[in-house]
Amino acid sequence: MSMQPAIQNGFFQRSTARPAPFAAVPSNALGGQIELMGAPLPFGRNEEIYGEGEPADYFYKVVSGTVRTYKILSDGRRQIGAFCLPGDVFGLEVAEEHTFSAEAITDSTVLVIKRSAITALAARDNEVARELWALTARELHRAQGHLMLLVKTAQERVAGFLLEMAERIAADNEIELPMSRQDIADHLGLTIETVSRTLTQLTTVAAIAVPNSRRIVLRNRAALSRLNA
Amino acid sequence: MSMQPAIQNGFFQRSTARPAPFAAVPSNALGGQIELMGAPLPFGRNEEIYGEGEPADYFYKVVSGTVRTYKILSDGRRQIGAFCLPGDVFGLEVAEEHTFSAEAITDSTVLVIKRSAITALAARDNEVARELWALTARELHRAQGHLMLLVKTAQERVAGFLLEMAERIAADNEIELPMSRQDIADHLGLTIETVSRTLTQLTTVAAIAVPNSRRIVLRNRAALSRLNA
DNA sequence: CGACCATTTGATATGGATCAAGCGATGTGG
DNA sequence: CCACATCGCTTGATCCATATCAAATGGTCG
Repeated sequence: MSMQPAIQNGFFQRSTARPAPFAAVPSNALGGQIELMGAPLPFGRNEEIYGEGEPADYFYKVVSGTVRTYKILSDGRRQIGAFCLPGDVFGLEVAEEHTFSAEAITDSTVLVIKRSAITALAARDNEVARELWALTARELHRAQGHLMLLVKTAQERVAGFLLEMAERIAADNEIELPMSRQDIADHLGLTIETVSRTLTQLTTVAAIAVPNSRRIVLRNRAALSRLNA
Repeated sequence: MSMQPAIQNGFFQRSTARPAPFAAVPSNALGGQIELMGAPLPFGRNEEIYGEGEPADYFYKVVSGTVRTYKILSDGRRQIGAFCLPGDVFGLEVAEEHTFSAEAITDSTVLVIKRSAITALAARDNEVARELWALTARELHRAQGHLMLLVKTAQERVAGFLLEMAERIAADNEIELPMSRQDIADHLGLTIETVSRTLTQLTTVAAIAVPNSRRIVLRNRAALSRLNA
């Protein structure tokens, strides 16, 4: 997760005659130069950023706050695909349409970047192209991990979720959750009652503490990891 | 799914001075020129192609047969991530290691392509780079669809699975399944008993017919789609 | 024919969903 | 400043879909 210094290609510079090896260069393209192309936009709590099926004309990067991507099934159930934290890129599609909807969970600032600008740049700069690929691959990897969670028991899902969030936002074993129980439930394919009961169980066995509902203290990561199967 | 004619860039030709728009060109790079780079290898039924955690030095493309990618959880449960049919590319990683294992389900022929060759080519040819991106994005899209399946009921999962397989291999509403009930169960996060019972139910309501265990006839796609939520 | 393996079917158990209160924060108006 | 409404969360009671355990059936191959 350590940040590499931004690659100092000029903004519109073409790739050089002898290109760097495609896969070997740690890159920060969308984290470096390219964000100059985007405009930071504020979104209020629960505000929609884009809807499923809308044209994917923009890519997005969270500057501050938290975003959820989700789908609504025909019977009204909601499945949250991802929680996007500062630094995360979302809405990255090859297809013409967004496959999920996106909403701000908390008041958020999101960098909005014109897709055509990126893809045009990628056509010229193989470093940018590699970065697009890497970002998509990272998202694939995350989706695969999520998929593995969804075949587990409630305890395993919640433990896995907490460990993941801890990696992403923990300050010293303490997690400040930006999302509600309902969001967690819809992410893990559980009900809020089950999420709540599971947190209580984990508290009972001293794996965690819950000083208040949005704050979780990891007291025994080994125990959580064990549950994580 | 219709095949575009292979792009006729010379094998080692660099991208031209004025590159085509990155995202707009339908491409067949890994389906066209590049497969000349790979060697077709035969794998027997249940033979391992690669293991989770092994170095991802090769990409793979199914020529004939069927491949499963999977992970084994610590308690022995197996989760099948994907069934790969002829034409499908698998093992496409940005990271250095495979995140799943892969095995031939039936006797199969698989094109094995050196990763370094592709990524080196992609560094020079933005068309190849775009194709790598597109393939990964397609895989992401598939994983997201699978993820949505896993939060549904058994009937919905099985119906969704049958519809997906029908799209991929159906000849005239009849599916010849290359995989066992156990494979299906491990793909859908169910037990073989539940898969079997669900198929029986679907037969009872005349949505499908099962002339023999490996052959499924779709008798009422509308009913299946309705179940698919 | 008989052994083996995959699949189906049957009986029972159980984890998580559902239905239904209660509880504790937070905020609002009197 | 307090009463009360609201909202998010927890806890409790019951139900149900799917897992588990067990047996029967069927198809395949020596």
